[in-house]
Amino acid sequence: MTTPERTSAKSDAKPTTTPGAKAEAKPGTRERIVRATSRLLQRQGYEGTGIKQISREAEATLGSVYHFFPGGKQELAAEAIRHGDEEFAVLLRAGLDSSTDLGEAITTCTRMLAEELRASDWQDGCPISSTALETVGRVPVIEAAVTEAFAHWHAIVTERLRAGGIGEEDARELAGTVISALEGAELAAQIARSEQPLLVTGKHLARLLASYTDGRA
Amino acid sequence: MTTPERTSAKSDAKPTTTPGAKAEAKPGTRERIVRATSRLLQRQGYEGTGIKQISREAEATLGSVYHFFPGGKQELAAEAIRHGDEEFAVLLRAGLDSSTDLGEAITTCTRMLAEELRASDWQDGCPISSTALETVGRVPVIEAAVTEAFAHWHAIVTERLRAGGIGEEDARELAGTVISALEGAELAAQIARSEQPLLVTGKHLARLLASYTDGRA
DNA sequence: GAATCGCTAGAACGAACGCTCTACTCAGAG
DNA sequence: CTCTGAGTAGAGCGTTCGTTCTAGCGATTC
Repeated sequence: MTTPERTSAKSDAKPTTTPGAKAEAKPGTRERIVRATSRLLQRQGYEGTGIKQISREAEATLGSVYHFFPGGKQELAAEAIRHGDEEFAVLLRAGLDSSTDLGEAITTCTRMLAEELRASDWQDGCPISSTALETVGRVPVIEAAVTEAFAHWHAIVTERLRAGGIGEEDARELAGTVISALEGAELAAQIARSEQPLLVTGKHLARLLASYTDGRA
Repeated sequence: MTTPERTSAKSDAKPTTTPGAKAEAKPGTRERIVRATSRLLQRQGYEGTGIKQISREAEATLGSVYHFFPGGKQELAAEAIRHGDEEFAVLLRAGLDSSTDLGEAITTCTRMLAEELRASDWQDGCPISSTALETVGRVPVIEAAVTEAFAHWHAIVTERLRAGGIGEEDARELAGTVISALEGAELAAQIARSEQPLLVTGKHLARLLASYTDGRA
């Protein structure tokens, strides 16, 4: 009775831009809304971000927001989490693939995160942690998107560690610690307004990984 | 002009209970308000927690809240952060002092955190991280309290590492990584609804610390 | 007994919240 | 031309927000 079929356009992958427009010309309304939501959630969290503020920043109207996301704020936030998921995954892959040496690959990740953080004046930390903490155990739709994001990142790191010569079981466990440490270090860096926590954590993670690869290989 | 002198009772340490009552009988209004705020901020974050909800949970009236915290929500939140700071510090000290072995001390910390988390049905993570993320760079009073809390915890861990035979510089750096990793692992555990991320991170931190103590001592 | 003071009590304010609703624009199909 | 349907536009709903305000309670002090 609640029109379960039309929860949103989801992954229709339709252009959404005015038909016939160039791919990267102007993002199209739906895309603009998702991007604005993602950035606002990252900076102000779920409860701190209003739908009207989103529509303002996205240069879309309230009507458009509810047109594309009939599920309201929760559905919109879940989609924004998926956007942030992919964003972080791209950075993670870029860093991890930057070197054949595992330690260097990890420290590159932390260096990239530190640079982004500084460039945003310590505002843009993890794109989903704030929303995740606020909604854990209370907004299932968002929780599901968050869980998937973590699993996604975990899989990326696990695969890289395996490729670096670490065994299946160890790789899975270490990947979890790597992501946790990055997450925590990013929070610490934001609070301290300093790149140091991220860079130091990178160094220690590299050392930890080395203790699994040295004497094996 | 804004009556800067009377921002609150602060650390008056007066009983606040009805005069003459036993120390632990019933916490007294101010204390009840701070405790309720701390728990609510931990679970729902800053923006997700309303002052009326706080007064309801604390079994105090709105008048009482503004009597004790004329600075409003911000001052109240800052005080609650300081409460959470001390709460976490107590657990940290208990865990770190539980063994003469550094690695065991750390894994005890993660085990304690995991137990608390499970006992609260994965609700009560770090008491300040949610609020910290929401207000970073936007609410100076709260930011200051958060910065102080991190510095406090950092000092506790640093001292323990030094006592465990790690040099000054290494101890300071490692303490930062330890706290970051705990913070991140707690978030991961909340999301996964599992003790595993915390326990695994404990194991890895112990191994990392061992790599600094072995071959030195 | 009157005055004082720390604290309780809750009605009321304007602003903002998430969301619903109707009206409108406009390109393409028949 | 009309018709259709995706998308735009924003007024307005009821609710809740943080805060202010006045009134009153009850114990202590003169």
